[in-house]
Amino acid sequence: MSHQHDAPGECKRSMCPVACTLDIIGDKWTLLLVRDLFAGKKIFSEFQSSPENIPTNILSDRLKRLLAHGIVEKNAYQTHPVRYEYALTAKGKDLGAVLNAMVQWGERHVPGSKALMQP
Amino acid sequence: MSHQHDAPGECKRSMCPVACTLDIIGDKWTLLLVRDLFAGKKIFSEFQSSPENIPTNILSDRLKRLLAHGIVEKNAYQTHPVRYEYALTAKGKDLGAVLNAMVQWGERHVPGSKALMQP
DNA sequence: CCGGATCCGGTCTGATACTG
DNA sequence: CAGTATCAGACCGGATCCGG
Repeated sequence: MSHQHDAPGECKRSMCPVACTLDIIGDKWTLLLVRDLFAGKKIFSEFQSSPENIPTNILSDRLKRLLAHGIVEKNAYQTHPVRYEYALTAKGKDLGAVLNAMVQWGERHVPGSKALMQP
Repeated sequence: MSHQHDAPGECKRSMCPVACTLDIIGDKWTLLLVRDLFAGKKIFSEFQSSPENIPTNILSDRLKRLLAHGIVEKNAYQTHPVRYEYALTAKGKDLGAVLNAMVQWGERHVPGSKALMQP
């Protein structure tokens, strides 16, 4: 799908850590996947079944991107046909702090949102 | 520009606080503006002069969106012609935690990013 | 079925030009 | 200076199709 190679380990827009981070996770779906991974989801269909209804092509693309950035890793849990499960790396788990900050902000400032996480 | 009314105070995709928060700040530019506001920038041209080179139409749009969500407020610092300066509300200042988490993640995991903030 | 890949219309982005 | 206008091209998201 996307042809940008987000060379993992490089800042695209500036040296600012905020900009660098946003270049990697600054979109509507990526952190939702990280949230799901923290919640124990592992496989494609589990991500797909989240209430936000991510389209399959976007899901596929975001998983690849997270892989390329070393935020998740995948391993086959079954051969023939091959099936993969995804898990957060240490780098990915460190995003828990960002997620927590968002949870707190959302719970405080967006009416009608309720706690769902325990990273 | 955009015709979506992001009804401020409502979740669009799900009840999850992460999704709610991402619906508001989940794009490449919004949090960069919040960062600039924390750094003391107040007016249009100051935001424009940040190293990421935000296009003027996007800048204009994001400021409106932040205004609509009560994250920033503007007041005229000059009449004739009217000029506005922007400032974070309490709700906006609460995003500092998200920003800090991103700074820490970026500094730790993205080579070549250096601290620039002190919210 | 499950995990995608492909196709396609519509929306949004971003470079630039322009206006008060 | 603080935006608005324009426009091509990138990207999103829905639907559909396909290999195992």
